Amino acid sequence: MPELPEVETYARELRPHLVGRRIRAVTIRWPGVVEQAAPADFAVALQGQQIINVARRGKYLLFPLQSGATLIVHLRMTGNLTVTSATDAADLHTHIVLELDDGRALHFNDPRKFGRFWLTADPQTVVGNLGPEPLDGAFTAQELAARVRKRAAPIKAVLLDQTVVAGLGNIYADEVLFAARIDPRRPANSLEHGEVLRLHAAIRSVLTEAIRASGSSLRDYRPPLTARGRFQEQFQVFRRTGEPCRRCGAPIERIRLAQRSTHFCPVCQR
DNA sequence: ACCACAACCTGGCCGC
DNA sequence: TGCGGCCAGGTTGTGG
Repeated sequence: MPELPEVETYARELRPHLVGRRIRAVTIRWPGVVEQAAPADFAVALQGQQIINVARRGKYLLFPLQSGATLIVHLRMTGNLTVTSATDAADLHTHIVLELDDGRALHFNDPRKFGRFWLTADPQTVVGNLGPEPLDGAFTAQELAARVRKRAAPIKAVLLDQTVVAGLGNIYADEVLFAARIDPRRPANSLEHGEVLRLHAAIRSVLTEAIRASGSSLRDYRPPLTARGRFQEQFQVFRRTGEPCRRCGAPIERIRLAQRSTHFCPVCQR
């Protein structure tokens, strides 16, 4: 479900509730969530730990702990984290419960069971393959150009590759390509210099605006505190098949690309 | 290096 | 109502 803006919203909203809290107890209701470690070892290592920060890298949430280890969470398609009051019971799809020392709990909820938890001394073993953070000052148009130049695949597929740039998913890849006015089917290495500059600017502006709107709420995503993300109200192409392009009026088209639904304006995006 | 496809899972929606 | 088919914001692995 969540892409960079949604995960960033989670980090910002969870941070004030979790930093400084100690994990009093760990309940694993569906062990498939836990990667790398045996679930029992995971629970034991987590218990009693104080959370010292809530951070984000790409679409991953990172919770550095006092022990020096880091709890890492990926929500995948339908994963969800909620700070609940003590009386809130786990429901059918609550797979992990972390009881906190203030009487509340952090619930991980995921109907599709795709989301994953890691507990590791070295976060690089989990997030080490990610490409640059698109909103970091170090992510320049030159760096994007160097990465895009090496790939012959359609630019949409390349934007979805987390080792190229971290954090774009199906929504924001489509929205970014519309903003840059680039046809999603274009071979990445065919982009001209000016187009790469537009793409770089579009990645940063679309993601920044989406974070400002607390992300996009379609079906499942719901920020922990904010009622809903609002960026879906600003979609230019995503799930607007057949509706008029807001720029030129032509009907938005939908195709299948890289096994994903892809939405674009056939007139504005060349 | 790239692509197609399957797998991981469940639920919502649509048409019949 | 019920059922089959299709779709879904992600990632990983296999095989060609």
